[in-house]
Amino acid sequence: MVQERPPRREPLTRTTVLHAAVAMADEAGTGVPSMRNLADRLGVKAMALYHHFRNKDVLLDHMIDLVFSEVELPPEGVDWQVAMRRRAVSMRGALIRHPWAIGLMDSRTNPGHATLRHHDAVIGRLRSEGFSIAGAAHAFSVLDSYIYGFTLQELSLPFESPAGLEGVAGSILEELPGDEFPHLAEMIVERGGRPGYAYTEEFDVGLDLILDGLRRQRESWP
Amino acid sequence: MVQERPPRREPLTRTTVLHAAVAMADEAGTGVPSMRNLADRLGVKAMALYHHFRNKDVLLDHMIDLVFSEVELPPEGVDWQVAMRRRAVSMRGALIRHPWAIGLMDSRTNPGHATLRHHDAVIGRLRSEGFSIAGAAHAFSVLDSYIYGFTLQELSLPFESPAGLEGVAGSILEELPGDEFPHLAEMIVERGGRPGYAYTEEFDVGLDLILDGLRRQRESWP
DNA sequence: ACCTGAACACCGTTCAAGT
DNA sequence: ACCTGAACACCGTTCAAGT
Repeated sequence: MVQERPPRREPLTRTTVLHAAVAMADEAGTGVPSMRNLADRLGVKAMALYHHFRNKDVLLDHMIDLVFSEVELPPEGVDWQVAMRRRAVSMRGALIRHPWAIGLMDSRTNPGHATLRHHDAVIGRLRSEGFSIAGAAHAFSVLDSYIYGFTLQELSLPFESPAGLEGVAGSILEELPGDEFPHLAEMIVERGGRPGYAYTEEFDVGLDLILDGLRRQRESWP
Repeated sequence: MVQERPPRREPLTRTTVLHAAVAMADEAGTGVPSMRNLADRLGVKAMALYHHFRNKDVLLDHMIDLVFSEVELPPEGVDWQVAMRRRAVSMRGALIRHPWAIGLMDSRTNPGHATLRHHDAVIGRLRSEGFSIAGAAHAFSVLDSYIYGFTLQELSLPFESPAGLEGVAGSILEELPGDEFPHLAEMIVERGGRPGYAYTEEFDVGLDLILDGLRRQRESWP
């Protein structure tokens, strides 16, 4: 009795695998899928994936690069501070849409093409606006540090960020020896229960402070 | 024939387990040990650990709290900007000494005692220097975002931070289509090969910019 | 009170083999 | 060219049992 062949899928491609991996990670909200679960979703055995990516680490490299490919480059035809703000807001958006990405950042070692183009565009725009090489390096460093750090805290909701105190206001206040941490308690009470977009407000405050500082210092860097 | 008893260790305590976990994580440089490897190191089977920590997640919570316990609180008797700088430098130091910690930040949900005391002290100091509640929240948010983000980039050496370009100057320049990313190439050439303490310099530049911005804005926040 | 053996349901990855 | 079976060396965690 001849066994009928299972319906033959389209053969996998790098791109199919990559997009499925990103989609699964986004859905899970936190953490990247296992090779075995990813394979299941693609109707294939885990080992098939190794035909397209040498190992999981290079898959992760490509996932990160895909996140960077979604970030808006500094737009032309507007003031440089506006351009930098737009880039920063877009970057935060991408990191929030793909909450698994920021945790991977500190273990990636091979920047992809979209990542390089992104960096090149930001540096290029700063240089064309009168920032020296050192100045552009400083500006890039402080902006990206702020964006990554803010998002890192935003994603670890319950606390960690004053803007996020609402989330745990209740539960923390209960356990908190109110008189041991009076300033924390006060801040939770005063700023608790604010609407969710408080994060965006808070992000803008710091971003404006930094952009203003960069404007002041721009000429001072050799 | 009576089997001789194996030499009986001191019984484990929460503290022994916790310190061994941190030590192993520090040595590994990256990533936290598995429960099984941690148990081996303590001369015990993995399941014994669950007698002291309900699961790995609460062990991780305590490890993070231990990192915070090493961070200097804003010192008394100095200008507030100096105090904030000392706290920031100390925080970066702790995160660099325990490079596994920053990657855990975005998945922790239960701040420990040392963490709460740290936050309370920072907020308290800002309040006593004339920052309003909103102002203290803004200051805390922008400072911690910067510290975390800078360290995150510093720990993902090869690139990601302009200050870290040296690390890969060579290898990247080779593969890089030099004319596709001219500004990146220029920055790598000009700033490549700088000594390792360049990170500390870079950290200070951004920190000063932010502290100066906070001084200017202090009165403006309701 | 403190620890363990055995088991369960997972991982990433290799290698030789199948179509 | 593309995929798989079987295997290896791992994970975290449970449960009932041992001393």
